[in-house]
Amino acid sequence: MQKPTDAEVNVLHILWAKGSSTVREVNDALNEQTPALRAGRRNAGSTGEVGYTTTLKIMQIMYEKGMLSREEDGRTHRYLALVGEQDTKGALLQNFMESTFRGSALDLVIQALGGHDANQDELEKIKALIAEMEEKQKNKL
Amino acid sequence: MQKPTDAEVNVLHILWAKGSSTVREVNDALNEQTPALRAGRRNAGSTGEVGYTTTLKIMQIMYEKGMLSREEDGRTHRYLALVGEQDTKGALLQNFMESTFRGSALDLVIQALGGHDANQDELEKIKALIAEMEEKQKNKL
DNA sequence: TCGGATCTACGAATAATTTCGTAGAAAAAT
DNA sequence: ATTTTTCTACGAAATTATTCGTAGATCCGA
Repeated sequence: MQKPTDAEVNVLHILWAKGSSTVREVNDALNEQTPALRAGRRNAGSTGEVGYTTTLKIMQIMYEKGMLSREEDGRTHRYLALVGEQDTKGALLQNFMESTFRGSALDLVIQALGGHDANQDELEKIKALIAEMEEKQKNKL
Repeated sequence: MQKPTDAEVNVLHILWAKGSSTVREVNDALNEQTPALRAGRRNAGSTGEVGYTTTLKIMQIMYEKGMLSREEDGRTHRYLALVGEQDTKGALLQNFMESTFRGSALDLVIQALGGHDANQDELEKIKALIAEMEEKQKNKL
């Protein structure tokens, strides 16, 4: 799996959430997001908005890479993510875990839970997940 | 906190593990690592090793940024990480979680545990962590 | 002492990614 | 019918990160 860049991940999130979309729709969605999510961009001095042709270009590149499909819809194109949400996030996580936590999922989880004051609801869900995994382990033996 | 780049994180890992080190020591350590950890580098056509002056340059930049301190030791310099391991990993994680999981620690943990076939030992440790967090919650009420 | 090895410093080459300007076609609005 | 808006396509500028070459100083061994 070809690892998407930051700008590409932003586009993918939109497409995963909204399904098939035009460049205009994706660009609008990007600009509706909180500025925090748009941060890290390289046009320090500007309106703070992502330009339309910027989004267009990113999506064209993604299309060329085979990350998106597209179909003509009148004069415009509708794009669709060809890479799965789980797969992609998993690959990105793997990559991040490797470089930042030297591959230790445990360290990462500890950091993720520890640094952030999880609420009870979250903890319950994680407990359920662990129970499920233990079940799976047992069945495997 | 200023977010370290990939190359910088690699250097930090060495310094966190070995403490105060010279450029030579860091460079050697980088080249002893499995190629996988060195991956993502941009010199496709080369020996596969990180050049000495490359490491030097990175560390000089980190020093200028205030990420490392250094002291003269004869003709060479000994560098020391000024940024903490937990803090830095936490910040990187925060950043990654935001961009890839839209801020959901739960989703991230699920993906981390789910995608990787945790062993019983790991699960136990996580369970202990969760118990600990619940304890903390209770005491807070 | 001479020559090679090793260090720092520095600047520029190389790369990867993102942003933007411009052009031309088609559609919509006036 | 003319103007304005909205598309795509494309290429190049800008930005950031990484790699490398070279120069000058110092050390160390033969």
